[in-house]
Amino acid sequence: MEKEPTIYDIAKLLNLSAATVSRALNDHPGISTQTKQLINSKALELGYRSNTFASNLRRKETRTIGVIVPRLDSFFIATVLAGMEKVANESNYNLIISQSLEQLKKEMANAKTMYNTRVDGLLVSLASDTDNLNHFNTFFRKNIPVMLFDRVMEQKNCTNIVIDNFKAGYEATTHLIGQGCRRIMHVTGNIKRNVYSDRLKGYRMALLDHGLPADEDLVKVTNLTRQDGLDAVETLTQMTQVPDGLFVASDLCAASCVGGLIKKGFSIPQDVAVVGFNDDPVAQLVAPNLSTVRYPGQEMGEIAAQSLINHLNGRLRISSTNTILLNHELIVRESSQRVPKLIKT
Amino acid sequence: MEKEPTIYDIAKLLNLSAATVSRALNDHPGISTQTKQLINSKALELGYRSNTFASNLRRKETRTIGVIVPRLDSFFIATVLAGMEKVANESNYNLIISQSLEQLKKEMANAKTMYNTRVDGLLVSLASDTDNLNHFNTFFRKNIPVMLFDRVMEQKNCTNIVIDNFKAGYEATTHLIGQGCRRIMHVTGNIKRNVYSDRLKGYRMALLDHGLPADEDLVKVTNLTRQDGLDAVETLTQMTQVPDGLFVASDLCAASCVGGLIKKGFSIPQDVAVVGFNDDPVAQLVAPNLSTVRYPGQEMGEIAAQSLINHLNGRLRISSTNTILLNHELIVRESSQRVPKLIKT
DNA sequence: TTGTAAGCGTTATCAT
DNA sequence: ATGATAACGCTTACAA
Repeated sequence: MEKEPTIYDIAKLLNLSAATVSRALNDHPGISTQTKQLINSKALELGYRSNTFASNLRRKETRTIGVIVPRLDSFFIATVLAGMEKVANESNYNLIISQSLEQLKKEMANAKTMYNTRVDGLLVSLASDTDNLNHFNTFFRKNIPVMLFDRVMEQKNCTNIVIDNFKAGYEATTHLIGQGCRRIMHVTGNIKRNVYSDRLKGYRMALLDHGLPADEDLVKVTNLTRQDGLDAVETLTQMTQVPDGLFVASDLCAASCVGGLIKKGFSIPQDVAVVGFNDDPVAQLVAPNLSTVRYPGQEMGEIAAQSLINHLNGRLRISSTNTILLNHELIVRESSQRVPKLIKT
Repeated sequence: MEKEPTIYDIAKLLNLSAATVSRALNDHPGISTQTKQLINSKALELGYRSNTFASNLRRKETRTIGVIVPRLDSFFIATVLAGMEKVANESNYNLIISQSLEQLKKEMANAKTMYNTRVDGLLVSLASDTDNLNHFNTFFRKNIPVMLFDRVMEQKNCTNIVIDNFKAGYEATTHLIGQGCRRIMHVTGNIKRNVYSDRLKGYRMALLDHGLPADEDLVKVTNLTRQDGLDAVETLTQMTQVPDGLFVASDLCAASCVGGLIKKGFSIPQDVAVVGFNDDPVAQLVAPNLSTVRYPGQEMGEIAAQSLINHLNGRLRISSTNTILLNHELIVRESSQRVPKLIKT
């Protein structure tokens, strides 16, 4: 390992002080353009790279953002991370990513690691069984910003970045009702999480508003896996009054339901109209194409990262925007469209 | 921001030297168990956390691994990252992840950032148009280990972690031939990349070995998007001699092909038997279920990270294992199974 | 516009 | 078994 050149080396070679070199490299206004050029070219020549540790040690900031997600192997999460990475990169921040695997315990461990790594801020989507934010107290105490996205929890210390899951659930259900469904089943995830409980509330409110009974047997709380989808179909088909609509809180699971229903001889959307959630790529790959709620993952990631960075730069007071609400969109495709669409000419 | 306690604070409070405290916290053998306990409990009491920058500055290592991937919003990549994250976390390494968006230019920029961040090592899956590794020369020169996974390039400086794409392509094609296919189309990605060129070679070799003609019109190089799948179907159906087999180098695209074919009235696998690649979740969500090649993403991530960490710890000489080959597995499902499987009793 | 010098928190080396 | 001290490379008052 050859020796790394430092600002002292550059300084010595140019008969300048290290301070001047440091300033020049940081584009400090009070350094003449001439010496700046001189220093920059010499730096290039030596293959100089700034030592982040020395710099961080001195500055007491890390330019690193911690991200904790429930899992990495989900398309939605990947999209969010892509957005975060893009923004962070543009602003010269690094991302440190870890997954909680849906467990509070692991989430606590991750938070601790992030704390010790001294991240400048934290972006978190909560594990499915997290029911308090005490493990972020160390951050709150030090005023290190923590922002929650997608799976959030109301808390005065945190900015939340979400879509209006209640409204989305309401719209999806209302759409099914509009297609003539009178008995709509809802398959969802752990209702500790806002994303699921809010969609459920929206579903219930829609039923209520349209004078449909709220049969509790029609609500199935699961882990939204492929198997859960097949199980839900089993439940559905064995009901005395078979549902004619199905609202599933995730596309992967919804796709699985569609497969199961078709295998059992149901036709979709005639017998059962189905709406999923997320607009996962799978929605357009299954037949019939899945109606769903589009969920701007990339944008959510970008906004989360940008908000955090703005906050770190003091450009935005966190308290002024405690919740950022992104738009969603109901996408009606074949799986729920009983009246054929008009064909464009 | 309250002041962070340092080893000096602990030292002063216990009437010890900072050196002793440092050693105790690092579990140095030459410190009495008694003082170690004393120091540890005091550290806990003060909420002390080690300052990584000071430590890194002194030690000249970062315990950070850089990862460059073509894109984050792919299920396969997400799986790989999950594996890497797991291993890195267990060994107290941090991951810094960035995406090249399939562009050499962005990959170069990422490499530069990683270099300036002084990552201890690099894990890279190449962008689709990368045709040389010159942008990693800075790493090679400093003997910073660079490992390539999945999309690799032969190079004496790098360890490669791959599956046998040639064999996988050969097996997939041979399977189709075994199902009676005589005219097999192959839809693949940029053949600059080993993953695609090797699968193509395997495809060709299989045709050759079974005495089938290698019609170049049957090979379609695309970006493997959903649209590319539909386009491929268009090409296929307009051929004078319509193919009876289809081998697609990615499940997402394959699923799209299946959808397109069915829409055009083909039955699968009777008219066209289809095999995809990757065992993406979509493979089991489309009807008919997609035959595919299982590709151990999580495992690949774990092995890549572990190998790199082993190398960094001097536990493994990089030159001794220049290529790590992981197992793959042809999964036969409905989309290519013409003879019905025997039913287990 | 540039220089001087102190200090960020650790760890390694040499002493004791 | 513990202590004193000098780096590590950078930034930033303060001075010139």
